[in-house]
Amino acid sequence: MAQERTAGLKDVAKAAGVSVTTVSRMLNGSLDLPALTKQRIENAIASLKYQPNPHARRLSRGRSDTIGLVVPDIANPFFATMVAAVEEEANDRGLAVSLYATLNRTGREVAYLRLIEHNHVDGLVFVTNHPDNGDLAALINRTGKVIVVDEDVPLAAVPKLFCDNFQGGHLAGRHLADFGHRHVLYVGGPDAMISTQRRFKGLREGLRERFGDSISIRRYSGEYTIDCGRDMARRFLDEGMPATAIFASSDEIAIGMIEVLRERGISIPEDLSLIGFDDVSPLHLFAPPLTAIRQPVRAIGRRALSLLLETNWQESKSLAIEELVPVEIVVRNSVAPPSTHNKQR
Amino acid sequence: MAQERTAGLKDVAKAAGVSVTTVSRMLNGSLDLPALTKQRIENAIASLKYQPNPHARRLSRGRSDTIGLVVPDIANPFFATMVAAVEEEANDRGLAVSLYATLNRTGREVAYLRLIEHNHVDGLVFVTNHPDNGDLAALINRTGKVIVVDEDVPLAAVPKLFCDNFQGGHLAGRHLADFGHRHVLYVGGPDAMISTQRRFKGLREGLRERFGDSISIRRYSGEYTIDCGRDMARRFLDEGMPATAIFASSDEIAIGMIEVLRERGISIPEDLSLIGFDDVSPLHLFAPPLTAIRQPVRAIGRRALSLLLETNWQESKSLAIEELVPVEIVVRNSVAPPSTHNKQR
DNA sequence: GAAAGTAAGTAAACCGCTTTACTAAAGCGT
DNA sequence: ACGCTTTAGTAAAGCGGTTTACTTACTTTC
Repeated sequence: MAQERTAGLKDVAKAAGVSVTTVSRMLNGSLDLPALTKQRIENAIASLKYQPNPHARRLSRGRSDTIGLVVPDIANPFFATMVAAVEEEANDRGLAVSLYATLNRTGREVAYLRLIEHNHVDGLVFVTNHPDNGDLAALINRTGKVIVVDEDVPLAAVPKLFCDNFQGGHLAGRHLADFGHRHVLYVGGPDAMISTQRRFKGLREGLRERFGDSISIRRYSGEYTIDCGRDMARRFLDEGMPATAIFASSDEIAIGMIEVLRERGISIPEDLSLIGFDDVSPLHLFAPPLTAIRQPVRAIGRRALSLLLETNWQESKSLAIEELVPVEIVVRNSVAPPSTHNKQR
Repeated sequence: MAQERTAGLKDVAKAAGVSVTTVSRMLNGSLDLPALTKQRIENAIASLKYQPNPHARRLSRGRSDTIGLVVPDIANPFFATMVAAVEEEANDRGLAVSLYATLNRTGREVAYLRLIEHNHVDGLVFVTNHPDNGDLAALINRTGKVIVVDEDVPLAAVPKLFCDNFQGGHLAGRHLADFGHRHVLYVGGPDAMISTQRRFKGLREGLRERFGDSISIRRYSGEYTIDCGRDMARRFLDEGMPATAIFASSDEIAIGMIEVLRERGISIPEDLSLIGFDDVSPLHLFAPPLTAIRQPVRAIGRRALSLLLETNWQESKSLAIEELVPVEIVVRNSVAPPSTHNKQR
């Protein structure tokens, strides 16, 4: 436990009988030396157990070899999975990850974005979860080196990576249509979010393709939380169950709804069909196993990092790119034909 | 996007007509100045939007105001929740968090532990998941400033923070006993881990208190994974279901077991009772809702950080402390009296 | 055998902040 | 009017690397 100050470049240089420059340059590959000298230096490094001081290096080089990862809430399984994927990819590339949770507070988002300006981190994978009034976008455009993931920050001119929300909605719509549902409730997150918008459009399209205009879609908006799911389920019941199927726009919303529906004795899928979105929770063990649109969360996380590193931040053309990752439907057992004793509309 | 080099201390000093020392010392509170000078400096800081360069500061101060968090797998909801709690607490204290996933590879664990030696991080919250042959402990003792959480590293002489595993096992045992179970299968993680050991002892104690020696406990050991849960369930079936109740030592094990048991048409709790451990997954929505011992994961995470910061790392007395956090039982619906058509033993 | 290369390094400035040790000037007590 | 304190600062040496520009000795080449 005695803090014997760790060996520095100087010590290595002395031990090897060369200058610091030589060691440093050899280590950084900007100088190649005769085998003998090289050997001496390597021996010195090994015997002194030298490891470069990261702070000094960062100060000198002006970069940190660290990327920042900003997410609303790490405990949420969706973000947790994404964090894991980003960390994994970063690790593979020799980068460290600094983790920041915003808990959806704009103040924190702003603070974390500023990290880039002082080279605290070399770039940011940024996931937000709530509408932006333009401030965030402005800051992002000013700082650069940000990848916006999962949910849009509309005016930000940086690469963006989303799952194919429209396709997801479409798959859900088609699946419900296949079972004969024309009266569907869509429970989304905040209306301003593209995920909510696009999934809705996809859903509508999916139903229309089968039934044309003889469909009715109700739309509730809220947040991507369990609480909100509960509220929406109560509202749905209070309004007399005006649909034969529900498309819940996240695992959390679905979970909250199931809780309440179950309490009230509504059985799925006999009385009501339900389809979810995300599929990162163990939905297959639920009662009933929940059919859902699955987001390839890990792939998104890994891709986010590679986008961050591979983007040419000089060329503005390459910046305003929106990349969509396809989703799939995982059919389980929560969708059945519409119940007949269900009063519609 | 134009990288106009950010203002440094020097610029502030010039603008305020004082020396860098003065500004620095004022900022660090080691000098108090007459209101007028102070004002000038503050104005300069504001108008130049000065923010200290963290790398320079870290190099100079020899610390990083960053703590490292090492966990086996971030995507696992248990660790994800812990990560969230640690991050939150760290943020409250003005510290950054560097996140490292080991995926249970010792090499990585070692690499991350070394981060401390070079002040890369000021301390480490360390969660491992597999037995240690002594190497890890040695390294931990050498580097210091590590808090071992959730699972022990036996020879490490640092503060440790676990949930009260014995108590958890005991609660489970008593609960099963209350329903009349005397023949119980315990499915743990690796035998070498204290979690597995202590939970087993608690279970045994809980059953014994009720039934004395007329009990039989089978014990399977594996890993805390879904896959292992599946395997153990198959083994249990292959062996002819030699118990009326199962105590599964993690959410993952329980999930894996449920999957297989359900496939084979075993119904819980009619045919077989099941009780889990952790309770961070949405077990209440499972079929049936799963009774489980709940770990206060967030509390553990927060406490880990406060231990890290509050420990006096000089006094070796304060180091070898093991702190236990109480757990609770969450009774749902997966335990019932033993089925009669279940062949025991 | 002189000019031009090349191999094998090196000195010193710099990154931006912290901190120790020191000074100049003003106050103030007698 | 002199020494002593206090106030209000400052110069300069780090922290531990990176990097640019340069030197010195040894080969070639013609």
